[in-house]
Amino acid sequence: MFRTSLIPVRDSVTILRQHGIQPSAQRVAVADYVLRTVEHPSADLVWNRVKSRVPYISRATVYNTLNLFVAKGLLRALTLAEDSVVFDPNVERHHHLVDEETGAIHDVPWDKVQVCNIESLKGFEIHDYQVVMRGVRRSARRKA
Amino acid sequence: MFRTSLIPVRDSVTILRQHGIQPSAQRVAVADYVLRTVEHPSADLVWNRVKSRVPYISRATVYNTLNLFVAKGLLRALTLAEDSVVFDPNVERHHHLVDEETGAIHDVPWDKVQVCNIESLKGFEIHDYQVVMRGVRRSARRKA
DNA sequence: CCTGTAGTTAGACGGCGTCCAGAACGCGAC
DNA sequence: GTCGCGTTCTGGACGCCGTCTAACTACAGG
Repeated sequence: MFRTSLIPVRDSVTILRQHGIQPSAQRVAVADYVLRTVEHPSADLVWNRVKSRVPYISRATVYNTLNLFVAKGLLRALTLAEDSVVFDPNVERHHHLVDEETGAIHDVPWDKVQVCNIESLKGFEIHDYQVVMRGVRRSARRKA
Repeated sequence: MFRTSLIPVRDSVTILRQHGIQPSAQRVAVADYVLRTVEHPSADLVWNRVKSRVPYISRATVYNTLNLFVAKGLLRALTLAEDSVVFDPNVERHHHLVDEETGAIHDVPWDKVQVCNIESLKGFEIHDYQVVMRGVRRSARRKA
């Protein structure tokens, strides 16, 4: 499910160190999952995924760790769906597409879409922006 | 009590009727506020604003009413800020700018920003999209 | 070893939104 | 008018999400 331990523990440790994070067992376990997923998981989903490998990890630790990763620039926290914050290991600029049927979030590469005139906004200094799209898979039409 | 009764009750009643909503006193009270605000209020803020004029209105009614208005197309529900859903009486296409200092949300007219190539997305049918910007007021720089 | 600091833990807590069962209301029929 | 019924409203309970707290643990440095 998420990798039976063949590959990446060492990598996660290195990544954490590079970002000035002490690599405890719990943090490595969270990193091993969340830095490699494309699920855009909520915090509780991260907890469940990680628990399947490290059953003794506590919910508070997962929340702490995720917030730490966000603060250190390893993750981005997104507030797109109606229910909860989700995490995205892709920290490059990109857009998002929300599947209205499943709620799944997909990354859209930055250069797939162009935005013009954005600098021209009256009294504001824009630090960040993205296009948020909502739609459904083509030919995956099912009952509403 | 609410409204020294000079202006818009009639308007809200008419709008509700036009959208197939029975105009009860509570619904009119909510409409009088929420259809005219630019605050992008959360549900609880709506409750507080309306309570100041109709003290006996209950929280559940405000939530029900807001959801009804969204279902009937009078409002849009936005999930932009990290804390809660907010409501926007502007149901035309437009973009949003979030003030990172205050959390305030501003509407940005649709034609202020252009988005290109959006139709070209692989297997998806895009129903809706918008640009979400984050920034601060120019020359309103204060301590981070 | 000993000690201190950083990390982890379980549970309590608070806020947001929904659900429920009952009460109140509004409106048409008589 | 008043009766009856469907709609709306109410307040409280509930559940989920995220944070906080206080105690416990692990680990590095001396």
